[in-house]
Amino acid sequence: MTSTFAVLADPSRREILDLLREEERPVGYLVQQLTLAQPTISKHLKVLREAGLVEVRTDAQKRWYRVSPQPLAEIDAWLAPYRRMWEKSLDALERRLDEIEGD
Amino acid sequence: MTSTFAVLADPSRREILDLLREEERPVGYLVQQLTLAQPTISKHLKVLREAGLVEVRTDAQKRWYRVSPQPLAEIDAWLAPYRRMWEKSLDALERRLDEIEGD
DNA sequence: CGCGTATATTCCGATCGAGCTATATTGCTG
DNA sequence: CAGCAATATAGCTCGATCGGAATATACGCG
Repeated sequence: MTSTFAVLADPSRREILDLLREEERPVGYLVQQLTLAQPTISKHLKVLREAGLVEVRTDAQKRWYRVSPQPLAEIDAWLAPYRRMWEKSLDALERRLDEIEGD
Repeated sequence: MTSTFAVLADPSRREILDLLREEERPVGYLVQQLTLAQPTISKHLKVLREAGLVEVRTDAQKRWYRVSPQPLAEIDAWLAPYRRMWEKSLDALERRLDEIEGD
């Protein structure tokens, strides 16, 4: 799990994940969207693969990548015990809004 | 937000946050619990401070640190659009369990 | 004010990681 | 099989960062 945070620490990798969020995409699509050289993107994809954050499907020369969300779920679980710290204030905010609406 | 992930990428810093989760603590307490040298811990605390993940209260020579959760809430928000990806399968698991219970 | 305690800052050495260019691999097509 | 397309790997450089040792700062007390 240590490594999941490290992998997500890089903005290019988060951008790749965002580009894969809706549907699977071939590498060439990512090369188009990002301003990084193709080998750089392939390296990021390798890191994401080894972290279990993406999976690949081979189709002739193309490799279709898609998000594999389990490590994200682990991050979510790590956050869980902290969540009440900000939900408390969110709840307060909601109550305030409810009050205003109730007027 | 980019930096929040980078800050959390370090296991020592996550451990510090975990130690502060329940209640505020002075630096000496962290030095006791962790196996890092005091200056190293002070340096991590500086990084956490500058990322807005902790706040300090001065009390004579002691500095009491506590978690400041807002950056964690931003991480949580970044995760949000991915959340359905694993909640879907969790839901499926729950339905399976409900079926079994229903027998 | 001098000393002890508590914490921060500075200055290393070593390692890691992101990006690039050049090259290798794999698969299709004529 | 030659050649092109799509992607991966290798080798390199530069800058960032972790950790520690030494030192500085801040505060209270006698």
